[in-house]
Amino acid sequence: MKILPLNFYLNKDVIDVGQKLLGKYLFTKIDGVLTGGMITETESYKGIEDKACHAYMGKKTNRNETMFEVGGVAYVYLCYGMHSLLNVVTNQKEVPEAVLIRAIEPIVGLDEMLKRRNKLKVERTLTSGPGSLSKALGITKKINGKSFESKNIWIEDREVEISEKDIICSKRVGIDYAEEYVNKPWRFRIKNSKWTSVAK
DNA sequence: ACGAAGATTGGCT
DNA sequence: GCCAATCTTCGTC
Repeated sequence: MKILPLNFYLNKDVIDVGQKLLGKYLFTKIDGVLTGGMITETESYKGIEDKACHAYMGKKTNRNETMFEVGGVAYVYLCYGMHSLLNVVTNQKEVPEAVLIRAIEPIVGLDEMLKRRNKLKVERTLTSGPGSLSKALGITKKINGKSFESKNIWIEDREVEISEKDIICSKRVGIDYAEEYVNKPWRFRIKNSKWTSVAK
């Protein structure tokens, strides 16, 4: 077990990072409580060229300025007024690329995650979907800008190998405004995992 | 200062 | 399947 090195996040290919994050373990320790699990679904947002990306055309705003930080920090923003969405910022400073974490397989802190989600049973919907997983892990905008080498949030490599044939690529959803970028196959999920959102 | 829209979710038909 | 919830953010007036 080891924490992902900073080098991992400096990768200049955000599509590659999106795939490599599958099988890694994401943890948070919020208010002293440890929760986490294995990443099963991600989406890559390819910076200034990607019409679905908040930083398309290099537009920097109050909300998205974290995307312009050096790789290895968390970009958390509020979506639809109620969901905190977690992204892993990648690449160099001023290159605004990020990977949205969309689902995990819940492993640690199940009781706390159930409590935060108001659920009684551990089932797929506990941590599948970006809004749901943030709620289960206690991720809020307070995490925005934090390093993935901090004591509140980090990612570990537990040497789970996901081979290329076990990665399903599909298009991203909820970005109908993104024109030709709507169809880019930049959503990645682990084949046969029951802990992802429903395949399309 | 105002208003429309959003990288979603869950409940109801 | 459809639609409301909910509020910050950003573009425009």
